[in-house]
Amino acid sequence: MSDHRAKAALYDALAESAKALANGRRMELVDVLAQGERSVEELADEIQQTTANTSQHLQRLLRAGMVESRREGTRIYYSLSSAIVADLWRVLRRAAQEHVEGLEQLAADYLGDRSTLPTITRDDLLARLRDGDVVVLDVRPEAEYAAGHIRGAISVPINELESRLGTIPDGTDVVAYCRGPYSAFADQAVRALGKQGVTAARLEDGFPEWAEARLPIARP
Amino acid sequence: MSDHRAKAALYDALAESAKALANGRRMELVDVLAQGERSVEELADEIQQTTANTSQHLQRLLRAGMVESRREGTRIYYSLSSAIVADLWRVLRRAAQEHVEGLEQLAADYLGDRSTLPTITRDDLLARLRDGDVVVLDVRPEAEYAAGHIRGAISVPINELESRLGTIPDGTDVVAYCRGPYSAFADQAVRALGKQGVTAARLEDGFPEWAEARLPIARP
DNA sequence: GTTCTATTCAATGATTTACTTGAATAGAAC
DNA sequence: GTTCTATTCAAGTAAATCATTGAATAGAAC
Repeated sequence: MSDHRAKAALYDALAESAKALANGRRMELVDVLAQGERSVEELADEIQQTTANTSQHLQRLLRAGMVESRREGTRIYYSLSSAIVADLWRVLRRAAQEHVEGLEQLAADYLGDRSTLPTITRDDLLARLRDGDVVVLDVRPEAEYAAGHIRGAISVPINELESRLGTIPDGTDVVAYCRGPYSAFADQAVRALGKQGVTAARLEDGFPEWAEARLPIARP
Repeated sequence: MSDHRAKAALYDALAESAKALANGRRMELVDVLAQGERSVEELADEIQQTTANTSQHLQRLLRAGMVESRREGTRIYYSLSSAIVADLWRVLRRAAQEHVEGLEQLAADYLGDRSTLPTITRDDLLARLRDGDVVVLDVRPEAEYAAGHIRGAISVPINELESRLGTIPDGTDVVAYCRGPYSAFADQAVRALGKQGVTAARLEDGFPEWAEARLPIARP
């Protein structure tokens, strides 16, 4: 093989990692899988696509080594194959945030105006957890809480929030978190809590980032 | 805009960063640009493509915000727009290394068998630089050395190595480095030096990684 | 065995991408 | 002004990608 053909082949292979994530639907899949394993049907529902299409995207990720699968009876569960994939997703997100123009507007279209939404950093939340003067709500679906959550957080899936508003004691400060900076659950929760007069803030990113930073978590 | 359409649009935009790098030629471009700015013609020569094609790839990177350009007379120089892009390239490389199957073989096809090639880590080189018992050769093209290099390294572009073999004092240990783990210059240098009986090793990665780790460098 | 369910496979068409070619442009040198 | 050079633009083609559809498969329940 000639030298420049060999070089091209090598860099083509390196580009495969990027190609695997070079699609909006697969980005969504990785975002969800960063919370824990999921079946094809659940994932299809998350990204609002047919199972056939979702299956094909998953197989693309599988071929690139980004995810693994295991069969359990009739279901097949997919999960990220390593922490590097979550890293990659994080760095891509940061690059897009920095460099893709129009991203902020698109984020606002989906998530609403965040400028008025109280936000708290990981470090601040950590300090307040140590002081014990804050209630932390994990507003992701229950299965994701079960797969791992911020230590001390309680599970209040976003669609149960309304019915459980009463259980939040008066006068406590609340912090809500979900999957990550582009996930809408925590935003919804903070807005809903705010309307009820509860002092609430959104953790600026989600559980995967908290875990990656080696802050205190609880896992099964 | 309906909720799931807005979500899809947001994640499509996030995927743009990945798409920008989802091509072997653009990966090569980023690898070269991580060493410093270059004109279109130089870049075209590096990646063995026509200038028209190279220009188009560069404009794809430009649209994604990954690179910047400036005009100087009749030439246009491109450069990475931020350290995040170099980060992204690094993480992508690591993901590919971990997960893309067949990559090792392709690397061997291009770079030759590295298993017999003495290699040294950044930390080891740092220690030896402090002890002062090693000669460090920057075997990249001179312009890249000029744009920044490991402090204490001397510039010996790979195509001048042969003619300058004599200037290396007997009995000294040599470490050669170049652009990064998938760049061939340092390998060539170490092999050539080895044949001449010089004790030589390849730094496991290149100047950008050394600089990113905040190890001692010299810049103009 | 049949039926049911979750997933994959295979074929199709619309869209995007990559490279090529040759023409257009912008600045420098004359 | 003309000529030269580096780059971009525009048009065309082959290939890859993506969503859709309906059929095939693999295991569970009966």
